[in-house]
Amino acid sequence: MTDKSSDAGKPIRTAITSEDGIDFAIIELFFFAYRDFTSDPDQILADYGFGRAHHRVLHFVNRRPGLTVAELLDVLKITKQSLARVLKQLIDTDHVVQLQGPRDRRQRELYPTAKGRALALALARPQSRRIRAALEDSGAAERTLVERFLEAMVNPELRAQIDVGSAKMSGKSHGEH
Amino acid sequence: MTDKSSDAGKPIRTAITSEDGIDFAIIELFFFAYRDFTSDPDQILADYGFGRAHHRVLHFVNRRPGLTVAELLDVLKITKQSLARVLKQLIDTDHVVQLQGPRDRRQRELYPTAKGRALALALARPQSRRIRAALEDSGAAERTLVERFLEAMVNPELRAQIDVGSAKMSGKSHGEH
DNA sequence: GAGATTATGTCAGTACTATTGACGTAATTT
DNA sequence: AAATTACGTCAATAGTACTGACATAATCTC
Repeated sequence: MTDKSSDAGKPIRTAITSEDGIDFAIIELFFFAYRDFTSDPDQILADYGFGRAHHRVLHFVNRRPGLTVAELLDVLKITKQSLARVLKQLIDTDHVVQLQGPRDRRQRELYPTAKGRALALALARPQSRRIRAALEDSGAAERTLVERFLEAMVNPELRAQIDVGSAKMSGKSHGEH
Repeated sequence: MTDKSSDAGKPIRTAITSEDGIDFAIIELFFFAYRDFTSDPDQILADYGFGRAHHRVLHFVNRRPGLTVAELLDVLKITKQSLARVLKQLIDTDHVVQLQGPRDRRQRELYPTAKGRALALALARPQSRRIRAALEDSGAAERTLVERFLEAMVNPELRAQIDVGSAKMSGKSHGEH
């Protein structure tokens, strides 16, 4: 700002760079990578009249069968009103079933059906293929490094919910790290 | 339960695993990581009445000052109708200015103002901090590995648009397609 | 047992981002 | 002169999210 008041609306012609110590490279790569990563299942979902929200629900119901509605809301960090529409559609189309909780009959445990399991796999397949391709020349060490990086990008409070190892959340002590 | 025809809607009680050769660990980590990564700027954007779309436009206008509307549409992969509202708001609030293209007067070159530059930096700061924290114990080699992984996750056709290195896209040496 | 709390469902209204399709205008190309 | 291109805009629709309010049944607490 060499001028005082007149350059408020002046165009800046120089590109922003890593000057300010900001990691634009990874910020941008993350955007492109995630966009393309989600575009694969989006194609399939369109055939069912589903969207990404359905994918996420289906994913977690398959990863943690028997989780309750409240647990699902907590994992997804959305409101029950947002979940309602999506979950209802998945139930109506026989991808997910609800069972009354055995201990607490107010709870609804969510389980995939064979149909829901199959769709979850179909949606995950191209994503997994993409990951495999991206890691194709890499060994186990590189893979672990990518996993650690992604995990470290998650808010610390939420890391407990994730379990890279075995997808079992039923209160097991699976100490991988 | 062990019926054949009637178990179409039966609950599957076992968790999906990496059995089928599907990389659920990274699929899930990518979801959580990206969600939290975008949540940082979302907080700031809310103060301006902006959303993520504004962030993306602001980001690329700062990264490639002088890019045209068509180029921006191509990078973002959205329609001009989607861009219109967002871009108009950024222009109306003096974050972005349009200049008539020097060679082709139909074109509108987009530039950030000082205000737009400042906001772009403010939005990128927490994201960059998060990345730095995630890589804190890592060296340059690990950083490069993460960059390579993310780049490999992007659709090959689009990798040309990205430039990890220096963020300079100023040379309009691009073939027009 | 009465009352409070919890788990879930649902209705209504709103916001943001995206889409397709159509049409208009000015500038450039053929 | 005609066609094409770059951009802008109007209208309608979809998908995902939000807040707030209210209902019901089950469980917990005193």
